Amino acid sequence: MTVVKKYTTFGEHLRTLREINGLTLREVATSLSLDTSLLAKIERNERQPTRQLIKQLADFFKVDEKELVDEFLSDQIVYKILNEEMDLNILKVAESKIKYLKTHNG
Amino acid sequence: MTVVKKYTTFGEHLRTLREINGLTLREVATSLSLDTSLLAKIERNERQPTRQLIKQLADFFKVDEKELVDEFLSDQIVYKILNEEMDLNILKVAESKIKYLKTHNG
DNA sequence: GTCATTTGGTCAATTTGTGTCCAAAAGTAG
DNA sequence: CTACTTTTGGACACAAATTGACCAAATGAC
Repeated sequence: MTVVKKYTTFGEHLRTLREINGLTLREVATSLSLDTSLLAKIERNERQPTRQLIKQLADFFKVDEKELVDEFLSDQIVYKILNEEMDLNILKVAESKIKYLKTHNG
Repeated sequence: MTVVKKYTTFGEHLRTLREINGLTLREVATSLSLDTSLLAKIERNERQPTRQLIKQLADFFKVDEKELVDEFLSDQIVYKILNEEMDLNILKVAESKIKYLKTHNG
């Protein structure tokens, strides 16, 4: 377990990484050949990074790729639940279904 | 708690409801003024029902709307997790984030 | 065989999301 | 205040995904 502030979004984490390294949006964006404005939006969770970009970001900031991917993925679930105003218990139901599917199919 | 086969998808549940009532796709589809083929796809989880349609279906089969909606929503989560090949533990992380967000913001 | 039911492919139309561009806002220092 | 940099945010064209309708093929019942 690395020591990372918990309960943060992918974008916030990205911003923290950038600030820790004392870099500007433009600097990071240029290094990865992407639009400064796009990177800003990703940090604000207004655009979704591609898997490829997450990998590049992990390499750039020298952090574990899987950790970053997992943070991104858990955000996806969070947004889905908040957007559709689901009960939290739906997660339990989903979990049961998945366990069931995993043991009974592939 | 009503007695419903657990670990079923929304579509399978819908099919079961229809069969219990001894109805054909065409009969149900016509009653709700929708394409037979579309209803078939919904039963096979190849098309997503709208919230409005879920309500109509609940009314038609005289089942609890929320129960049907919840089943639909949990499927959504399940598909997302299976499609993106997420670890199951991502659900735990997501749950923590949501609880945190709910107590610290809205 | 006939007839009804179910499945599955195609397609146009809509909806949703992406990345780029540019300008406005906010921040920093002289 | 000015000059400069960084960050934000709107607008847009483009791409990708989803939808519902239509129709034909497959399956099932008899």
